[in-house]
Amino acid sequence: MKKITIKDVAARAGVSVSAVSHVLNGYSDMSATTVEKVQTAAKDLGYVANSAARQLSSKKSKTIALILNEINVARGVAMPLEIISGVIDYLDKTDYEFVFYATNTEKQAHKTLRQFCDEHNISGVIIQGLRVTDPYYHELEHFTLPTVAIDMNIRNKRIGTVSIDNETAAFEVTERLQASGYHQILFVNGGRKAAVSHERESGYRKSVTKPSVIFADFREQVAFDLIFALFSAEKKPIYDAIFAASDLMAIGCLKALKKLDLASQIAVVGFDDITLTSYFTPTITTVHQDVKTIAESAAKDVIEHIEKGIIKHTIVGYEIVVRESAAI
Amino acid sequence: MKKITIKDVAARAGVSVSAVSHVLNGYSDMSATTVEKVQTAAKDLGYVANSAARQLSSKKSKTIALILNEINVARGVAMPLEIISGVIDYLDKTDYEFVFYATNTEKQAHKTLRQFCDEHNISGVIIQGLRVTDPYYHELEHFTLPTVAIDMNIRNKRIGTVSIDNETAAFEVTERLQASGYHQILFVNGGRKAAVSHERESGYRKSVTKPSVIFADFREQVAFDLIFALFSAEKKPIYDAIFAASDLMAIGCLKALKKLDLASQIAVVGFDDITLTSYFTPTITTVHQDVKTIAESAAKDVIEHIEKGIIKHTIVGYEIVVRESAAI
DNA sequence: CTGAAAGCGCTTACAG
DNA sequence: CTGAAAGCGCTTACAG
Repeated sequence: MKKITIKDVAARAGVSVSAVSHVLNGYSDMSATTVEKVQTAAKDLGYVANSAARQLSSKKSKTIALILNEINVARGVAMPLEIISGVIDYLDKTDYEFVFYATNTEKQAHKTLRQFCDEHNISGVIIQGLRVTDPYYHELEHFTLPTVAIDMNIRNKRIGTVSIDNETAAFEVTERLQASGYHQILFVNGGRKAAVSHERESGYRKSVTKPSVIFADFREQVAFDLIFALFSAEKKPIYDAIFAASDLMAIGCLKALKKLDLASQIAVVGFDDITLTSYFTPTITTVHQDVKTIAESAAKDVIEHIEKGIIKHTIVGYEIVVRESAAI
Repeated sequence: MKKITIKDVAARAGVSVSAVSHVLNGYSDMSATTVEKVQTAAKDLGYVANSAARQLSSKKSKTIALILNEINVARGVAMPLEIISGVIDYLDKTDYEFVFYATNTEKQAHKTLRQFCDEHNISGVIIQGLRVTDPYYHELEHFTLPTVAIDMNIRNKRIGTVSIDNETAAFEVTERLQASGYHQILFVNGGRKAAVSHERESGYRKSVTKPSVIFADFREQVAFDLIFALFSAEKKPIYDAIFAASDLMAIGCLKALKKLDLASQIAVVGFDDITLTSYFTPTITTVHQDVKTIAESAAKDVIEHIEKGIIKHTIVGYEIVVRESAAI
């Protein structure tokens, strides 16, 4: 089964290769008969242009790279998948191609972002999951290709961003906890390598007078251990509520509290609204962010950057979802 | 920031373009000094070969396409993500490129698999999630490119396959239920469009004498409704156990049973071992399949097909994980 | 409105 | 061991 090329189409239509190219790329100055002949020939043959050849010959490629860092750190967190499908769904409506690239710290050391983009003729990138210590994070500070970063803050005016307003969301959660009578709120943060952690903590700090922050590395088990140790200590902690920077850590906290039979006394709030939150017992009060919308906005924004040079900083709405773990 | 090409490397190294190409592609018949010069020049310039050009000029491309159908049907099911990272992890150790393509019934109607592969110079494909009614499913019956299908049965000797032994696993679960004293087992199947459902049901049927099968379309809510209706009917059903063909449906069943306060009396077993199973109350007894291993095997097998012409039908091990919902 | 021709950045026989 | 040249399948000025 030989691949069929533009020459085959030209031969069957009885026109030149350039005529075929013109027609298929929608140039308007073609006679109706030529258009007709080319289109039926292409259809009969099931012709599809070879993308490598098209990229090579054409100056401007039309491909957006979605670059996700460390996609499989935590089981049960489907965020990468939602980003992927959000971006794909948006790009499907355009004539941009989608390319997916999963990276990690090691790969970043082998090949720069720039190199990757040159290699694959990338015209725009959407990137997520970088920690401030990652090589690409630094590279982005001087990066010139149209780029949109999800959930990240880059010191580079030319990088677009999309995320919810993490600080305000965290502030609002903390305020509502206090309005509901909780005044000793422990903040369980992940770590400060992720921009979002920093912002969430900052929102919390803006609301309370005497902040207490501990770090659980975004891991359920670490959160469990920390909370279990804290609440089983001889000197009981004063906290009446826990606000965790991620749902998985909130689950860790709740498991510890359940084991100590304290789950009904301490309010727990998570962040992200992963699927688990509504299946866990108790169901978990959390901040819902619509990842699909975030991803689609990112796709929309890179294309706008590419085509119109507009750099956007998009804030997507969030929603506090009240469930059993905290009535706020 | 101009892209740097092979010419730039040649110029800087003071050799011809072909010499650069030879060195960078590891041809052995180059003088040590040339190799040296080329390598430092390439390194200094941060040169990476343009993949489009490479693909065009070279006969054989080295890219594997992972094609996933309907990736975002069910929240909480991270299987597509595990397949993606399994395939990527394996390919990273080879010199094959990874290309990801998410499809659905509509896209399949617009562009054939063959067209997609020609367009992108694909040398091998890994495919998952097709239903027997999908256009690509039919196309695969006469497909000639090296292909490995995950969890699918294609009537085409040339298509490799990877999956667990679904029939045996289902048989074993049913046997163990009976050995544990459950003799009225209801099988909640998804639908027969997926090969796995068919096999799982068949394993169940091999074990029981009087099979009872209902269909819940792989959906939690449908399973819930069905079970709730069944067990709240005037005439109580005789079932003492439910075996669902997917964990999500098992959860739907358990939610219905919990609502009717029957969860402790009826054993429930799921299938797949998604993350939710260990967080739900009760935790769910299920058949664990190691998706990562399945994905890696698929990658390994396509490459073996491409390079040695060997077509494999790989069976990956499964494990019955006993949790609270059924002590078997 | 249409075609011949150059060129995109590589790889690969082929000479030497 | 090394280089000149053809060619991969397209697109895009450029003539006409």
